Amino acid sequence: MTDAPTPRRAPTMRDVADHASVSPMTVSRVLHDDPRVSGQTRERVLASVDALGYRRNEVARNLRLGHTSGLIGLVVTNLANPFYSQLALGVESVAGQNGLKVVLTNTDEDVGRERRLVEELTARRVDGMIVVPAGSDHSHLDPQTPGSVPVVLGARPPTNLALDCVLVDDFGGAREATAGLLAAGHTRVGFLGLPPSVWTSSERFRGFCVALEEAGVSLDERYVRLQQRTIPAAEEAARELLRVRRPPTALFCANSRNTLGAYRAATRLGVDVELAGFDDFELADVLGVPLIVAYDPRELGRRAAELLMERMSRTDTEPEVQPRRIVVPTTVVRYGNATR
Amino acid sequence: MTDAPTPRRAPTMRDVADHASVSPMTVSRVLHDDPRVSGQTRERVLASVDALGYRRNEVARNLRLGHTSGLIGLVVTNLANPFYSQLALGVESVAGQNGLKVVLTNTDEDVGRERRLVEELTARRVDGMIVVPAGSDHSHLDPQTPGSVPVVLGARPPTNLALDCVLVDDFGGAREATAGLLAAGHTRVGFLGLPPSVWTSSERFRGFCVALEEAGVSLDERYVRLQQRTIPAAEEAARELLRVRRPPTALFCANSRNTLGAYRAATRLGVDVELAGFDDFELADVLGVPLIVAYDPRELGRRAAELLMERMSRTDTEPEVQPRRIVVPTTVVRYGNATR
DNA sequence: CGCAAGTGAGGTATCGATAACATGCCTGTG
DNA sequence: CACAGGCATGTTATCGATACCTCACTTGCG
Repeated sequence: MTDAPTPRRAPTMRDVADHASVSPMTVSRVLHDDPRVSGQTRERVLASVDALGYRRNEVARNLRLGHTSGLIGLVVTNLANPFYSQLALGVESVAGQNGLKVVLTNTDEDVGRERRLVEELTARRVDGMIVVPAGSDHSHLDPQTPGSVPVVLGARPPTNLALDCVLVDDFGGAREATAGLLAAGHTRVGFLGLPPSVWTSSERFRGFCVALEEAGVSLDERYVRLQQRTIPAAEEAARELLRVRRPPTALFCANSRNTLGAYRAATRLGVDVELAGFDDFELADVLGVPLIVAYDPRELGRRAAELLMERMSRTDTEPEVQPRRIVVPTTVVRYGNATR
Repeated sequence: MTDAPTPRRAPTMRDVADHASVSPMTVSRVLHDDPRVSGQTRERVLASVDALGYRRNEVARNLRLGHTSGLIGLVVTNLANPFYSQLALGVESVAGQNGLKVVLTNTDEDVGRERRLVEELTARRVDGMIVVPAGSDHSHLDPQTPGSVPVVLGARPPTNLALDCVLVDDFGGAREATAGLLAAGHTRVGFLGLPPSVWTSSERFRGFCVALEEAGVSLDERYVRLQQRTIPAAEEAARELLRVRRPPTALFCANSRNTLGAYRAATRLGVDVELAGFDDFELADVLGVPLIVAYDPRELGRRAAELLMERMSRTDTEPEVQPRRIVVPTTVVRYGNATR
């Protein structure tokens, strides 16, 4: 007497219609609160909907209605990095507020994979995409391509394309923090960073160099290391810097992994070196890293999503809008030493 | 002479067919590498595909082919928590390997929101879902419901439902770490945790209590605080514990926020108290927290996704499989004090 | 009492892609 | 020279939902 053991297939509108002895059209009307349905019929249909556990198939619906999937794609390079998961969080929150869902994908910094993912998301007819591009070839993101969807770039600017993007003030933050070190009297300042082929890294390095220049301090290449992607690598690089003949008395670290590596190296070598670093992280205050360039990656995600929403709502008939570039500001935080 | 200024609408298969002067069917065949198409026609079709920038509409395709969207839903309670972003990472990696994409949603621990999200994802016909349930009412996840999709629960077990789930060994980890503190000679051990209404918290607390019992130490409620969800709250609670008349000489912290709060309180009060905590975190070694219950949230995500893949591939005709419960083990890590 | 306006519900075509079936053409062979 | 058979392509129906049009029946008013 109970239900079938395996009620697998999802009931369709036709099932409901049959069950209520009406046409599918009437079911559709009831579900749309169309006033042209009699109260009695409405009741009967709703009862059937309930009895069968019917749920409208959004896929079919969207196909029929025009091309809107209610999904936006998010393509990031490395989800393991808290920066990107925070960014995803920001995107999700704005998308959610707008009734959209986020399809999350990870490229692992692989340009080929990125290309494929963008392709697939487009084929899936997402309503828009936020992409943190892995490389500097952005040809697959060209908004001129026929079936393309609105795209906003995150954290890195477009190359040769008219795309919106949201950036961090990498240059300004690095410059200000470096200036802070110089103002404290340091003249031998080292730099730990990522390869400058990554745009953000290059900007941070540029900020560092400009700060030196403005202070009349010349850049010493022996104090520069640009290849550390992991904490252990950063620690090793910092060790090397701290063991040259006249070692730097301060280090600017271009991201949190380099900061942590430098902190470990300094702690383990028992060397007194002042640190400044890009990216805030939990416990920065406890460790007593004096200068941290802080910003909110969630804000980056939110702004990117907002920009995308705006692009998406724009109809083709409206005048073309110039691509916009939003720069999220950074704050230099001065943490006292927790141990006093 | 150049392309139209706004080449908006995505070209359809019919457009390609017209452009190549063939029927849509032929285009479909070419796209499927069907050998029954002459080389010449194939060339022509491919040229048209290229010329128009055609991309197959996956939505329409999936609708026609049967009910598989190539998407799986991920519903978590709080993406801001690194635990869940790591979990998401694990899910994404396994999904990606299986050609699936992940729709990421956040409930903010709101049961109503969770209900709605599950509903929407189902309506969207995701192929499966991984859910970290916010509350203990799981009625909306009942696999008996007609149109429901396979569900795997993450981090928390199902209530009254036959659902697969992947858990952390909360009990075992807490017990082992607490036992470690007791073995080191502590008899006054405090507990900092979350409200026991959350399953994981209650399990960790249970592990703590069992360890005490096994060591013949009686539980002192004055040493227990179960309401701290943030680092500041945890710090405050720890301060209180450390200022009672005969304060605990060791603290077991049920998650990383409590551990960090306790660490801060201890540092700032200048009190010497031994810490043990659930959840590993960056710098735990540097801080010298002696005992950390570590596990990999990504592994949790991976296992959950694997379980889901298995469920999804199961056809209705195969015999029913008992719901499975996978427990991801924890490791108690002993960090020496970094400063020696 | 007759006809127009109004009301509730069904029929058909469509979104884009595709499986199953159907058709037309060319070649080979008795 | 006619017809069987294979090969390349076109037609039709379908997935689930819905916009638009049509139709049957009721009601109102002159």
